Order: sequence, then structure tokens, then C-alpha cells
Amino acid sequence: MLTIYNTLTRKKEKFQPIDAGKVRMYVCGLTTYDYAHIGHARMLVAFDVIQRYLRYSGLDVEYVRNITDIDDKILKRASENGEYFADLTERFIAATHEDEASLFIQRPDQEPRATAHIADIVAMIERLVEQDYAYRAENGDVYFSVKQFKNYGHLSNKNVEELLAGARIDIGELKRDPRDFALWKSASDEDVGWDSPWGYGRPGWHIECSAMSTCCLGDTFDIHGGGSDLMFPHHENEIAQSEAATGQSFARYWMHNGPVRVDNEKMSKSLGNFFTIRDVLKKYPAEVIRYLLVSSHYRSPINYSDQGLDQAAAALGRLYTALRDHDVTSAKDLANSRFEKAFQAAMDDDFNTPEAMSALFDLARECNRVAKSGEADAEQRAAQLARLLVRLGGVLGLLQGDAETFLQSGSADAGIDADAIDALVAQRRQARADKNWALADEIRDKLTAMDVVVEDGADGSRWRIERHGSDK
RNA sequence: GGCUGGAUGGCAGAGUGGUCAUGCAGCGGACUGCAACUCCGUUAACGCCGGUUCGAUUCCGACUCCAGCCUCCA
Repeated sequence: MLTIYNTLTRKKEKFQPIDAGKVRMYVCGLTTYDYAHIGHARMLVAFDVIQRYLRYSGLDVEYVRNITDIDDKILKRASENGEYFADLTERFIAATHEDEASLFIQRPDQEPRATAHIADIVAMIERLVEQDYAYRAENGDVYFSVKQFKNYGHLSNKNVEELLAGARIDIGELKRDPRDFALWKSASDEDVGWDSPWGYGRPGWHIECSAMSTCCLGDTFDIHGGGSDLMFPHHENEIAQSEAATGQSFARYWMHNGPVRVDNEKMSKSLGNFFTIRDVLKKYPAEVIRYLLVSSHYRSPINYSDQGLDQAAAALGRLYTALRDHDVTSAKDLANSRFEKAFQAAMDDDFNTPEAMSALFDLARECNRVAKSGEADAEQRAAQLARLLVRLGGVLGLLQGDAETFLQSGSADAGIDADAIDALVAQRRQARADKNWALADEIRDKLTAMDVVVEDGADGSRWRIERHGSDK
């Protein structure tokens, strides 16, 4: 039985979809004016794993993740670059899709863009205005009236009165109440914008998610996700807008992934302490990054460091080592093994990936043990275990590559010369055949200097790369 | 200040009222020309102070420290 930690109640709850067997999930995606960083990757991977596990569990998933392709930061950046905003966003949407593919993140079922839903946004604002939940200011801005919505602050546990005390009151304020937030921002004719009943302008940030989620999934749906930093005010505002507009309850389960930290501070654009996905891909294989992101529980903060990536590489290497030499594709697919049960139990407990991973390591050990047991059907059984390892790894988006390829891969920039390494290994094999141990050791030292580890087996030697990202 | 969440062995990171997390590292052994890989065994932890309990790292309370949100942010 799947349980999910619901931010709304601050408790783990039994997951019961609105329609049996079907899950509708909306996740707040990226604002596309720059390359995605590891903090974004964390969100993308977390919900990718969730989505994969829901499907693995036999549920029919409709996964929607939006793209914010119009907002102040986009316009500012486009203006700085001297380019049309849509050229900027198209470029970074394409770049982000590349990064997602690198990290084995599956595409959502729908990926709505704000600019393609202006009519839905306007329609929702109209409903809010009609019901007095929103009002037009003198300059054409439209604001949501927070005090009109009784449940405001429920998700983030904010006291509306205290918000008022702390709110900034700008000079020349157009809002009736400082807590109110913009649904529609007026724009001058030369700015990017769309016509609306309140004049030329563009949508506020929060309303797009209300409009797109409702549009794609209905007034009420199962799961709404996003980074924990979006809880307030973004998600709080979404709830207010959506429930005010539709009169229906909005999302049932709210899920928030934890931040990525660098030196104990949140990685963020404003702090400037971020590493883009592409930066890190130059130093480490994509799967290592993904492993790092899955090796902590999705709600916990995760620290980003080269040391962490090195450890992730070592751990992943262990799993891939177990897969070597086994004919996975033709092996029988094991069902209902104790390993899979342990994996499921962990994942059913609010997607506890670290614990699920421990089941994978137990499985890898068993696979190694069986393989060298010397029993008659050892290889066959080991291959079955390996196949299971690949299948369960796949639920986490891991272990889908060729084992030898992974073990012999470095970073994109490592410049590994496999031919040269093979040549040295061949020389060493001859030296060993000649029992020239001095020469064999000398060649091994050379390989070690190249970050290559040789492993001598009964039927020849092979090699793998030992990664030391922090040394470079 | 308000609201969240956290403090676990050398590092990372789960979890549990009394018995194994797991990975890396360490130690002993098997294997190996020596190693590596692998296997077997093994060391080691639960911020601080009280309380509940036969027994708490796990429940409750205080304290200290850390982080996130309260302003754009995954």
C-alpha cells in the first residue's frame, strides 16, 4: 500500500486516487531563461522517479509538468541579450530537454506552456473577477483579493494577519491589501503582451499553474508537486485561485522535494552558487549525477559536492559490476522475490529511494554470490538476479546502460583512450603469461596513473575507470 | 520575529521502543604471482538535559545548533 507524505496535513497518508487505478499529477516546472542547474535536476529526477514508480505499481499516470515561458526574468534577460523573448525561451527549452534526456528523465505526458494558455488564464481570471475574488486596479493590473479566500495560508501554515503585519507596503500601492498578488500585469504597447478584458498585459506567475493544471487535469486532481521553495507563496496562491475559481477542492496530495545545498546553503540562482547540469556532465557521467540525486530521500536536503559524486560513482560501480558477464536479456524475469518485495515496501513508504536502493545492493550481493557458487545452474540463476536488478534499477531510472560501458566511462571531458588502455592491458597480459611480474606491475602502475584499474580474471584481464572528480 | 524541517558511526544516508540498514572508507580472512574485483567475517552512531517505560537513538518536554520559507527561486 502506497503512502505519501502530504504537505497539506504534514503526515504520511494512504494514497487513494480519485479514480481507481488512475493518477493525475501536476508538477511546477522551470522558468526557461537559463540553463537548468542541479537544484532543478533534483526536482526533475524526484518526480520522474515518482512517476515511474506509480506506473510500475500498475497505475495509469497522467503526468503534467509546465514550462513558464513568460515572466519578468525572461523579459529582463531577453532585453539584456537584445533578443525576442520567445527566441530566448525556445533556446533554453531545447537545452533543458537535452539535459533531461541526459539524466534519463522521461518526458511528461503533457508539457503545457504559459504562452499557449493565455486564453485559459484570462478565462480563469474572469471567473475570479466575476465572483469578487479579484479586482482590476486603476492601471489595468488585476489582483487576487487574499482576504476574500477564507482558507488562505492553510498549506504553508501562514497566519493571514501576520502576513499583513510583515507585508511590504509600497508607495503608490495599487493593491487594496498588501497581501494581494497579481493575476494580470498591465503592459505598455511596445512590451510583450496579450489583449484582455482589463487591457493589454501579461499573466502573473501563479495563475498560469492554476489555469494549466485545471485545464490539463480537471478542477480536482491527485498530486501536485514542486520544490519546497514554491510552497509559499506560489502553491498557496495556486490553491486560492483555483478553489476560488472552480469552487472545487484543488489537489489532494501536495508533494515537495527538498533543496540541493552547496556548502550548507541552498543552491539558487540568486545566491549564484549553482552548478548547471551541463557543468557537472563535463566532470561526471550523467548516471552518477542521477544516482546522487536518488540516493537521498526526495524530501531531504541534499548536499552537492565532488566527494558526494565520487561516492555515488563508487556505489553505482558496485551495482554495475554485479551486472557484468550476465546475459540479462534472455534470463527469466523473476517475480515476487524477497528483493522486489523489499524494494516495493521501501518505495511504498513515501518513495523511500535510499531504502529501496539497499534492496538493490542486497540483490547485487546475492547475484555475485550465486555467480561464484559453482553450482550447476549458477550462471542461469545469477543472470535472473541480474535481470531483476536491471528491472528494479529501471524504476529509479538507473542501470539501463551496458555495464562494461559504464565502468569504462569517465566524464565527457576525461579523454579516455580505450585503444591505448587496451594495448597496455594486452602487453600486461603477455608479461603475465611470461611470468614477468616486474613488467606486469610496471604496466599496471602506468594504468593506475591513468585512473585505470585492472582486474585479472581467470580468462583474461579487464579494466575500469576509477573516478576521482575532486582531484581534477 | 512567525512558520516548516533537521541534528545518526570517518564520510554519505535510511530506519526502529529491546535483535542487520545500505554504500564508501577501515580491520581480519578466502581468492590472487602481488593486487583489483568478488565472497565471508568484523569495528563503529544515534546533539544536549529531563520525563514516560522493565527498557529509548526511536515517544514527550526544554535547550543548543543548522537549514528552508516568510522577496524571484526546483
